[in-house]
Amino acid sequence: MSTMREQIIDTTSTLLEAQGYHATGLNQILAESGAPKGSLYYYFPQGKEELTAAAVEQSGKITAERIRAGLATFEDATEAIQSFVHTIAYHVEASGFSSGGPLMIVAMETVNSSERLNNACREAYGLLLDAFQEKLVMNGQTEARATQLATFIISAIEGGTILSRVHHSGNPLRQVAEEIGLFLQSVCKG
Amino acid sequence: MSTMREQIIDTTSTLLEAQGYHATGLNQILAESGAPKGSLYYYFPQGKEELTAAAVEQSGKITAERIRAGLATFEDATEAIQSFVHTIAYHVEASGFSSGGPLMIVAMETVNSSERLNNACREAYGLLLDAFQEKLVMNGQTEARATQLATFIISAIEGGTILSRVHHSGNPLRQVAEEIGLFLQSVCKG
DNA sequence: GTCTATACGGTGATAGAC
DNA sequence: GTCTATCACCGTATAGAC
Repeated sequence: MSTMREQIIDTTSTLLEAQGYHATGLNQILAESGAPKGSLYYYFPQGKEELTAAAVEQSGKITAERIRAGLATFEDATEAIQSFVHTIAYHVEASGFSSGGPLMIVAMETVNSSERLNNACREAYGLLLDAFQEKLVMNGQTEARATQLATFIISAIEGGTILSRVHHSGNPLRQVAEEIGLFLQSVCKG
Repeated sequence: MSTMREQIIDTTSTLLEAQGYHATGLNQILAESGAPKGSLYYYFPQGKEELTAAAVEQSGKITAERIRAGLATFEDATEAIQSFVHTIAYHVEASGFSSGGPLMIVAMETVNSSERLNNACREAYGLLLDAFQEKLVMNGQTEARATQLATFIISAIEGGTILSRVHHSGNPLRQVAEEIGLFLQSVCKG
């Protein structure tokens, strides 16, 4: 349908990812997306908050899809997840350390100031968790165990992404990938 | 010395922690610290950036100290670290999910916009890493191995903190604590 | 060292013509 | 659906009296 609406969301995602929520102005979004201010409020009557919620929601779905696709390249969950984290390390470097979509930074910036965005982020993280959890269940873990493992894995990835961005290097994420591999190996044996 | 300067830094740390860098205004810092605007620019001639750098620097030192103190309560590194992460989970809940000092959010918000703050955050993370690394070396790990393990542990904690804040629950961090415990147990055996 | 007043830019948002 | 003009507000920063 309206490609303008999607263009606005995509530009918003990119800017949020690189700058964060409060540093990203509507004017900048308008300028970079080529959209007129009039139509932004036509598509998103509730302004910045609604637009950001849409960006987070879309980002959650896309990221979950990428996780599923990435994990599908190996049958073994340990191999698949370790390899996937290495892929993230590469992408963080390739993107100039902008990395991982708007989710993490929007989540941090808005936990205490917007219930709507907090909910959007919580649901998005839920989608990511499901993607990892499924793979672990397919490899023989119980649902409950897989959920806890997925929480741990996502935590390590998010934290590793922060360190990689701060250090302007994919290495922290690569170290995380190695350790997650070791960990899953020992877990899947036992 | 000047207690006013420290008061300003402390207030800044608290606000940064809860709201982030771009959402925290100088006016708010002044109002809550009781400091006059005139004296803010007297103590921090370079304004917000300098003040934030000071807050991050102080927060790094204090947090590293807390880590050392926390890890000292158990001789065994695995027990010590697992217990410490549980403590963090408790603090995140008790603080109304404000958690962990200004470091993580300032790091995320300013990676691409301020070299000075990026450096301050990198150094602060270095201090935290040292604190974990030492404990692991004391428990028989090689320096290199301990460094990589510490990177992994910090990553998991930072990521777990995000999830705990987003979910308004200490549980994600508690799950991280459990898995880190399992992991270190298997690592320290082999 | 501290206080007040102020400058100037950018913010999100709205109104109304087209 | 789109564009322009304009709004009130808040951000950081500065100047100058005290």
